[in-house]
Amino acid sequence: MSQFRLSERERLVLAVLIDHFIRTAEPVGSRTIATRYNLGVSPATVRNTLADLEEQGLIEQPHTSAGRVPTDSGYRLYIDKLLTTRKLSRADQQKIKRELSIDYNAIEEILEQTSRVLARFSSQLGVTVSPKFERSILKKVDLIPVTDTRLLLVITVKSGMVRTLLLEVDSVIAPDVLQETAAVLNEKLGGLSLGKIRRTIGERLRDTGRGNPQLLKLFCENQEGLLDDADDAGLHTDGTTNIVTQREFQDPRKLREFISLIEERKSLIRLLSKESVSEGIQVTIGAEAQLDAMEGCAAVTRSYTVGPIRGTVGIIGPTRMEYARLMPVVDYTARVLSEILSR
Amino acid sequence: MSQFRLSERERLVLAVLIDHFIRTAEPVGSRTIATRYNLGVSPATVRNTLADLEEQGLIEQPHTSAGRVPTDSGYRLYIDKLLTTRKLSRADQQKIKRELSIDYNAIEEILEQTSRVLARFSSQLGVTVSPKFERSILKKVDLIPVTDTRLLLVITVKSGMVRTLLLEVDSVIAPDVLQETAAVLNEKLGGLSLGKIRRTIGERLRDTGRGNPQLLKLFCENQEGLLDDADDAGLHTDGTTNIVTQREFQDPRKLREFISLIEERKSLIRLLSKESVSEGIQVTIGAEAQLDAMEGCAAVTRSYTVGPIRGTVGIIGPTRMEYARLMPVVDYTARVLSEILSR
DNA sequence: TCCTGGCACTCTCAGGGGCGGAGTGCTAAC
DNA sequence: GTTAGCACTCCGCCCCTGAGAGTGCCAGGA
Repeated sequence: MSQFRLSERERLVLAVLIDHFIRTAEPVGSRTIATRYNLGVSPATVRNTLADLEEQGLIEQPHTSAGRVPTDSGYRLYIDKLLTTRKLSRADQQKIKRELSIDYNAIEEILEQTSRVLARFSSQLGVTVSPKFERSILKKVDLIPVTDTRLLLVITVKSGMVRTLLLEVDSVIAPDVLQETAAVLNEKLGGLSLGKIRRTIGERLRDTGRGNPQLLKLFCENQEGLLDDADDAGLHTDGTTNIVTQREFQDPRKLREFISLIEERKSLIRLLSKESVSEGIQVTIGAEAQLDAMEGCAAVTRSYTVGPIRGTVGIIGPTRMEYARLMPVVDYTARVLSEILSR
Repeated sequence: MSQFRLSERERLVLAVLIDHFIRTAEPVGSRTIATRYNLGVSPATVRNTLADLEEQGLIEQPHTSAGRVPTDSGYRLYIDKLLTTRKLSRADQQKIKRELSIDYNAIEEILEQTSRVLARFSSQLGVTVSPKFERSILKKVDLIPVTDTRLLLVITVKSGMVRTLLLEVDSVIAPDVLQETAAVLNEKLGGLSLGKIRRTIGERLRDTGRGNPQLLKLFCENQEGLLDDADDAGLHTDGTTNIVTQREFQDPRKLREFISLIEERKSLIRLLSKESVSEGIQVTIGAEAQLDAMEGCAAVTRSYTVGPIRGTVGIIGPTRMEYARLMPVVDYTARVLSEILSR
């Protein structure tokens, strides 16, 4: 990753440049760096350093006779090596904790609130993704008649979370058959992870000899919808308004592209879920996301856990964002969320 | 409402002006009206007519020496009296029907898809609001244990729709007590409308003598959350990207305001639900919505029904939208939706 | 009385030229 | 290795101008 060999001065200049650029959004010139941050050297010296940094692809000029601006690699290096994050103040910690602790019933409501908090604290887009059920263990299923030909399937998993689904059947099913079918399902599938069930349901429900065959078949056929994490379910975003006003999104094409990313949900979920593989806080910069719409944008994410399963929270905004302040915010929020969800 | 006494020519000129403005988004001049739509009179005559219309507040000039632009009252009159809607072509009808008929399980998925279809067909914002449960009749409630201290409440109503809610209790409740409590609830509340239940639940559950008192109390206390239509649940929007690119939203302040309206949900739901009171297609123009964010915007809405209860579908965009084409689209979509949901 | 052609007037918008400011790269001296 | 100085480049802003669009009004004609 970091094949860069930078002198002490180069590191310092780069750090100062990015700090200043994050604050002002203006290309930064040698004079500014030299005088305002008293490095003890003259602008001319800084100019030489800047030329070196540019040669390494860490910064660039929007045009001759403008100052320099960080490139994606520049940000990458900055975040990996140069940045010192500011600790979150006690006051902010308490504020976040308090806002997340309002008593909600469903997990989705908590996540909704979490994305709101993230958006508010960061002035960026706040995002949360529900935990992936894939690895959670099936505790039991219930089948509840709704109308003659419609019934509600309730899937309960170990960590105490629930997913419900309406099923449509062709003919009336007697209550005792329904119960027996549920019993069969529980017997055959209980204790397995949803992922495993999804992959092996065909064999497992073959030749059960009991229960309603049509219903069991329906269950097999719809396994994806039933057990997979729904495509667009579970993504919560808040703070789109914060994005609209950012300088970086003045260009309507760019803005449109970004809003489209939010609205489409699918690729955004993929982007965020990918991150949840690893521990700790993650920053994805521009092209690293392999999404056109993320060009010029960065995502700061962290996974949270509910028992054995995990989801993701984070923020998305222009690459020019206050990492030093925001990384701790996301980090702390994810921790608090895990804590709340596991009680 | 329509206190206007317009001559035949005034009506004609206004209609032509609005038609043309909707297509071009440019202020319309007397010359354009007179020649391009061969009215058989000279531009000078049209100018006199325009002056009259302006005096009545139906049109206005952005600045001297620009053409005229319709005002909100102008649009109002146009929609109420002058507009002849184009019938929806068979092809479009089939297209809409086909896209809505994809087999979904939950009603929310159908509504999601509906807003997508509306957005696509209109190139505006497509919106749907779930049916208000207020007037629907409670069929039964089920209580399903999830963990020791958590249970799932399933509310089934007459039309075959379901609402679920997680409840948190302090202590373990035995299965038979749970069943008895559910029985009490069904006995006392079954057959009543959710609205009635919400208003009278206190008395109805007093001194039951059976069931778990804690649970019954919890039920009473949370009646709003349980039975009321959740504040932000049930609103689906699609096509925000369509909005971003519209001329009318070039101004970032305006755009921000509008996006904020979408994201906040609350006032948008209120706006849309208000419409569902009356039958048929509704157009709400600008200030009529009594929302700042709706300034310069219009909503075309229509209610759909699921048995006795109703929700709303529609589109929102700048006042300058193709009413003649879009009103039939919304109208037809609502009809098809009612049809689908009532089978 | 209504319609029309003509005309002076107003306002916007796009384009061009000029100028100041910011920042650079290079060179020569320390 | 560092610095001061200098020539150079490019952007953004302002001002001006001319073209174009559209109006209001007036006087003449059906």
